[in-house]
Amino acid sequence: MDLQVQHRVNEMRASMSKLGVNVTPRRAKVLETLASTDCHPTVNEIHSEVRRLYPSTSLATIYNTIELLKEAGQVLELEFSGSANRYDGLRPDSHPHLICLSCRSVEDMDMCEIEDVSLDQVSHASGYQLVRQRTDYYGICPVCQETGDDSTSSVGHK
Amino acid sequence: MDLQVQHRVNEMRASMSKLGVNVTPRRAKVLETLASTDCHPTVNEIHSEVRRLYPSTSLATIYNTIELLKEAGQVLELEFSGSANRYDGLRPDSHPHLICLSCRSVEDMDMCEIEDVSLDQVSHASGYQLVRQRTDYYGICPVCQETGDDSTSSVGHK
DNA sequence: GATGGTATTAGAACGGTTCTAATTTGGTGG
DNA sequence: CCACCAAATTAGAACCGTTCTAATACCATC
Repeated sequence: MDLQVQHRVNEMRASMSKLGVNVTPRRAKVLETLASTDCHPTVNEIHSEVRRLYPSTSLATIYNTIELLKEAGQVLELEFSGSANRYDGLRPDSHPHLICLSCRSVEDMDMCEIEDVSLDQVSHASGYQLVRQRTDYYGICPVCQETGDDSTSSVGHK
Repeated sequence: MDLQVQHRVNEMRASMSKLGVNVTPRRAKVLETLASTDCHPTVNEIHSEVRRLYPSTSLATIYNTIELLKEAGQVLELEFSGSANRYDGLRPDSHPHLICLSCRSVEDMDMCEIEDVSLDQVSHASGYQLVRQRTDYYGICPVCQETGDDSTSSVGHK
């Protein structure tokens, strides 16, 4: 396993242990899967990956482990109503994403030139006790632009 | 009907007509419902409202009308995976929201002092052809803070 | 009054998530 | 080595919002 991945997995383990959560082999494999990709996998994708090592693993175990990871603040859940949720185990803090409407890819948006509005700022101005934020940019990714593969143009019309 | 509401409904009607969509009485009532509230209603809430006037109205009609409104760019859909989607018919353009984790209220976040990052800016920097964005701030609203009503503290623990 | 196209309905189907009850596992004390 | 207990895991049912489907109702036009 890559050193970076190993390091991230150790962080996650530590957080879970601090909560008194037992990191079983299956759970460890979930952590490793999350720490090994920046593709923001779905529960099903994680399930498939874990099954390669432990073929009898049920979906419930994945949902369970993710729930525990959320409680430990070690995974960011990106909810979608029309498709499966996506998970970011590399950067569990709130950060913006770019979402392709054609291929459904999700990637982190990291651009130094763009300054994020701080939670504190908005908390103060609104009177809310804010705990997290979510920012998504929706469009067509460079790859799908090239292939002219735009599934959105045929969606929603009878 | 309030003049403001009337005006907004007319805008929506015009957009739909331009698409060749027939604005039937039931559909009109959906528009009016959306134009009459800033509470970001769910499909069920709209359904209940429309039923007060047309008791036989089915859910499908609401979903249908909203689909047409989306095509006309006259409603903003806020998707949630864990609960029903919310709709904003007053301001169909992308704009940030404040979401209360306790009472599930959704309100527009309008603060002049906070400058939104422009789509163009991000499009240019990322190479995506962006069409919309979504920004949500999650926390506890002022009302729920007062009542100490924080349902999140009892969520997700066995 | 017949015709044809659109609107509407009720309910089935669907997909992702959550729940439930039964079973398995792994450690501890006897 | 075994009995016991708690935690982990499993399979599948339940759930819920949304979408789909096929049948029916409506309405303008002739």
